[in-house]
Amino acid sequence: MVRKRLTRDESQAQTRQRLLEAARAVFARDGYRGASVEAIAAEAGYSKGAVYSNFASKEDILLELKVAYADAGFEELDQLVDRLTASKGKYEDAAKVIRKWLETFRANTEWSVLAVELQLHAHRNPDFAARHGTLNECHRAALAAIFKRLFVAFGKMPKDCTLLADAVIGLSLGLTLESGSDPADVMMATVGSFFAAAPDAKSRT
Amino acid sequence: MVRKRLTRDESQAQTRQRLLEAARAVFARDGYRGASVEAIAAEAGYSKGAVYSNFASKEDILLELKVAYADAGFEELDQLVDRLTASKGKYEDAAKVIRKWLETFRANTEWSVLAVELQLHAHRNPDFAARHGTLNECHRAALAAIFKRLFVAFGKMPKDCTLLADAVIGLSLGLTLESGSDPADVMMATVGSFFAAAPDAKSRT
Amino acid sequence: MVRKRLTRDESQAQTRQRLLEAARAVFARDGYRGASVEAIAAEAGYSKGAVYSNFASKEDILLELKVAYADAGFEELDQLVDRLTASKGKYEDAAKVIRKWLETFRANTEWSVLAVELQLHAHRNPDFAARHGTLNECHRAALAAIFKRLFVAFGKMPKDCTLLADAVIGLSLGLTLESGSDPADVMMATVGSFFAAAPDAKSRT
Amino acid sequence: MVRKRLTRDESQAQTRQRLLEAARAVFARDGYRGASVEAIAAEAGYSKGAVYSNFASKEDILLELKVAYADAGFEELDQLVDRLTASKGKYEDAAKVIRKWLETFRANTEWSVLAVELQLHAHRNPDFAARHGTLNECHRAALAAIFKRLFVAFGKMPKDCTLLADAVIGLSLGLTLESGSDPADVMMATVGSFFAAAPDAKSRT
DNA sequence: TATGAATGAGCCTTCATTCAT
DNA sequence: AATGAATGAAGGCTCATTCAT
Repeated sequence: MVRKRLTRDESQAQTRQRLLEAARAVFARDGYRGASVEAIAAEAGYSKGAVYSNFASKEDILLELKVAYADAGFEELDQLVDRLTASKGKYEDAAKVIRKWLETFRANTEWSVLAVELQLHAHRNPDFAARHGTLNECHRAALAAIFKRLFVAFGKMPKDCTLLADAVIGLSLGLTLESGSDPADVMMATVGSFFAAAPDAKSRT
Repeated sequence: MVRKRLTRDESQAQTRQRLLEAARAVFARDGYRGASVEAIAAEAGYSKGAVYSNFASKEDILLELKVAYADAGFEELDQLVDRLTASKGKYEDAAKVIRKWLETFRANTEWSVLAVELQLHAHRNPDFAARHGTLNECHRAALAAIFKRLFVAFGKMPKDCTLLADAVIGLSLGLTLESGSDPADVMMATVGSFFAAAPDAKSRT
Repeated sequence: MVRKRLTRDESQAQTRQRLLEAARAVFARDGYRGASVEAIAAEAGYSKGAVYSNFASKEDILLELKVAYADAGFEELDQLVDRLTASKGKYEDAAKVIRKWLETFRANTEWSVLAVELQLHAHRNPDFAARHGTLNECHRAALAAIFKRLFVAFGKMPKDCTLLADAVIGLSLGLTLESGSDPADVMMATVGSFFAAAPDAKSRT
Repeated sequence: MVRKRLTRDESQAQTRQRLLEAARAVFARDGYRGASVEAIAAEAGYSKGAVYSNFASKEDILLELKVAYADAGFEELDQLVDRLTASKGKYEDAAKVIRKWLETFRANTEWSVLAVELQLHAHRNPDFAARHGTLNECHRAALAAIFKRLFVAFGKMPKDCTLLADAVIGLSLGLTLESGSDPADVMMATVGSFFAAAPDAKSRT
């Protein structure tokens, strides 16, 4: 194992990555406003200056996190549903698998709180919102498509899953702040209800 | 028209009330951290000093708002459902009425964002959360009971509406931050699905 | 002698005055950029916050100083010239009196350096310059008028003393930075030369 | 056209030169304190590192500029006056020529503002001033000599032109900050007045 | 009670300088 | 020689809070 073998670019990339990780943690812990650049730098083991060598501003860090967050997770769900679609089983079995994914996905509470923080900031800063507005749209559409695929595979003929997608996204944000039942329970119950309430496909005979 | 008819206590109560209204608006607009005591006072037409004559600290204002928030709104829904229960109609008609209430309830966006702010603050300040933890519990239970009553009145036999209550509360928070479909649509679709998915009561024949 | 008998307004006015004095000293000593708000506050015996309770920004302090500076000194010169005009003497005697005034006027080096600092800042910040642009014009015109009156009183018929006024103002700024002869000598020599070079009035007989 | 014909030393000298030019521009534009090493490097098309490879510190650059500034301009004036002295003309004609030189000399505003910056810095940093104090003395003496030569050539017998030299240097600095008449007008009027006021040489007959 | 001047800690950002590459 | 990442010390400004009026 050799040390100090990083090129300059690699080294900077590492610093950047560490800062992002730290920022995620600190933003989640203290909120966007409550998080100080100092704290972020310290959490990453650097000095304040290092942050400004890597990001234009505190808000810029949040933006980067947004992008990173956007790329996270949905890929997996997509593939998961692919597999579930192929395997001929009952919806209940599929639900269990999805639930497991959900738990894993939400295991890292940081990301969830960060998502709230992100939305809150966007809600108050149109400029910020504008800079990445389409990302949310994509997620929404993707999630709706996934649900539709899932429902169809299990014998349903849903008209449109956009409302379900919205509900799930909304719950994902809202339940992070709630202290009631297990978020996974609530979300699965919601998805299950939409499934049950959706019209059957075969009845067309 | 007579002036100066307020006693000392009344006058102070008025000041306090005005400050709370202002705080609600400013917290919702700028967030807890982003809201300055100065801004709150100004919004109410007073100076900073008035705030500190009525509240111990900035956090104390938030606390008061939490209490005020707790008392808001559910009373009405309860009575509404009472009436709907009495009138023999279809669920779809009842849904329309509820939807209308929902729209009114959420019309004041300020309360919604404030609720997020409130939960966020509680999420990070256990002390704050502890002092009012039970309030959420009450709401949750009350809402669950309301839904159960509603469902039963329209021929369903739901086991437990706690998950639905959680979903609705979660959506109420989460959809405030989302920019997808109309929140009322999403929430009504969710309630409707839970309703549709709930087992019928008549099957006892 | 009673202490603490100041009303609130008086007290604030005092603070403001002390801060301005301090700012004048610090700006002159360290330059506008080099002067920190902290240093100004400390020099006045207050905290940073006190500065911002009295001025909107660091630049605002400079602006106030500009105004104060504008009011300083010229009144006196005007009256002085009035007296000189009345007393029938030779120009050389008048020159001695003026020179004395000049020395007093420039005795406080701080004001001189501050004037340079002021002009320099205005030179680079059109906004700042615009906010008080007319002040310089007034001074210039006033000074030109004074010189004209003086020259006429001593038997000259100068066409226009604007150039002399400009020269004196320019020298006032420039000599502050120079380390050559005594500024008063240079300025008096300049005024004297303009006087000598001005056409006589009596030649009309 | 051949490239890469520069030796190491030449290349470095070129970098140094470019940096100095850039520094002159940036110091003039933003002031010594306001100029960042980064900005200077960028203006020259290099990175910060290049600056520190060529200069010990930011102040060192200013020092170098001082030296460069010292060498500029007076040579030319000296020669110009030589020629004017030889040509038998009237003072007025000579004045026109000198004025032209003056305009050219001051055309590059950068140098003028830089001179103010330089003097200001020296005024506050005795060390800096000490290291080059004599330079100003030389200039002053040289300029006085030039004026004397000029006046004598046009029939005057001035006692000492040091005060005029001081006035011109002072005006050169001060008028840069002023926004009144054309600096050249003011300076020529001053020189002209000193000329007119100087005693004639021929009266000795 | 309400005012608002003053405090002082803390925040975001800039920048001269260093140093490994 | 030149680069630019990282440092660390300021600096301008904000703001919750205190307190004399």
